Amino acid sequence: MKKSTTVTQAERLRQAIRHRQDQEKQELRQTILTTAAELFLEQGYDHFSLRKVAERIGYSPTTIYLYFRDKDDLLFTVVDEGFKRFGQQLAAAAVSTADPWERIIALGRAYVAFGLQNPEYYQLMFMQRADFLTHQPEGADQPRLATFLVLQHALQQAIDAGVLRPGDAENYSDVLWAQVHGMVSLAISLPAFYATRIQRTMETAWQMECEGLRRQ
Amino acid sequence: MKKSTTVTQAERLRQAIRHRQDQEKQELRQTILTTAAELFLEQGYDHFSLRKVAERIGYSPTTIYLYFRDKDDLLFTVVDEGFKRFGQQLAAAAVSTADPWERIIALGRAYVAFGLQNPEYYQLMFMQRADFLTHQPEGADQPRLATFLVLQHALQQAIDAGVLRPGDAENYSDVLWAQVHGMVSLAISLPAFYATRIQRTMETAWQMECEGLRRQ
DNA sequence: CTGTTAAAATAACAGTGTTAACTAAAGGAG
DNA sequence: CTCCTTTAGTTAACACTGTTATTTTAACAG
Repeated sequence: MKKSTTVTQAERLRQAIRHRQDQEKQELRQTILTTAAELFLEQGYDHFSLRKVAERIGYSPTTIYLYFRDKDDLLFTVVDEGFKRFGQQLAAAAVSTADPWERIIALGRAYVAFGLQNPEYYQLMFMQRADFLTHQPEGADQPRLATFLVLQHALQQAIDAGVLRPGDAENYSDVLWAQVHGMVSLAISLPAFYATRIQRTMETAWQMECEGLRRQ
Repeated sequence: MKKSTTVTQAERLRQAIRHRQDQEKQELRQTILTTAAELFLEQGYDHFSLRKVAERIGYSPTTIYLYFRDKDDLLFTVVDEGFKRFGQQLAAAAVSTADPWERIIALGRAYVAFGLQNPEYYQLMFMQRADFLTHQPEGADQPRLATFLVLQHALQQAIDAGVLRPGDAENYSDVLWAQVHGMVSLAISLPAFYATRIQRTMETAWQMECEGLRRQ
């Protein structure tokens, strides 16, 4: 009896120790991650380096390799945060209205808004390292690309509701995605595309889509 | 008399020598340039390096600095070739038909075709180093961005001809440019956008533009 | 033949990502 | 408490990168 309780005590201690150690590991990992994100947002993709991250957190450069496979792994984990936020904002837009057509417009606006408000993330996700798009994160079951299926779903709903002309939702989705992605990436790249101009572009694009997609 | 002729002879020789030297300089510059383009197309932006170029042409790395200011300068000069070809193909599409509406469609097709046929160049010009877009080349009088004014001109012509609804050509141009740029860059980035899918996307997009822009 | 000029090469610097080997400290077992 | 094992972290090193200052080399000019 006594022996079995002491054994469980020892086991509990062991477990508690492991728990604390794991927590500490997770904490340092998180510190690396947030510092990396900070540095990336500050200095951009080209001037982002592991050694700078290491210096800022006060560890040797090689320590990072105890928590991330390599630079790409760290960077991808950083950008994963961007994907999450993007997905949340799109999802929020999708439920913001019950009207199928309004939902599509809301999604488009949310897409462009994210791109313009997080240009560094957007650039990394879609322009500099577009391979991240197809790269599936470790734990998750679905590839990052699935984030953008909300648009396709919204289009399917609109088709089913008879709001849009009959057609392939994926096909419609591709067209709209290309439209918003094009607007965002041009706006990010070209200073000429200042706020009011991109705004006008959006309005005209929505109107065109309206004419081209909506059932008359 | 005699003295003056000998003087002119010497001057001629001097000039001839300078001419040959200049030619040799230009030749080596061209060799660097073509080798750089070759290596860039082979290995891509990330694995492109001055030292590899130097090794391939059999000169020391620092020699390149006698012909180009720095890596960016070389790379930009390489990409300039891409801009020229792009401009030519767009110009060719613009004169391929007399019909204003057909011209717009032809420009769109030419744009996408260039992007899909020269993905490395397109990626460098618009995705990895979009700053090149606004960067004006040394000798030229107009910035590289002017390459894409042909689309705006075509739209203005179509508006003037009464083929399109009255509106701002720049605004229309922005929408169409974003559409084709979005299609190309998504197609380049995502293996999922295989040839037939991008083809379908284009057709639907043209149709939408047709409905949205054309005068009914 | 000598002095000048320009091209090219060497050496070096300050960075980069990454790997192998080593140190030090903490946990577990006797 | 001591010995052993594990492991987090560091140091040293490698193979690169772009770039600058210095030095060699060779061709031309007088």
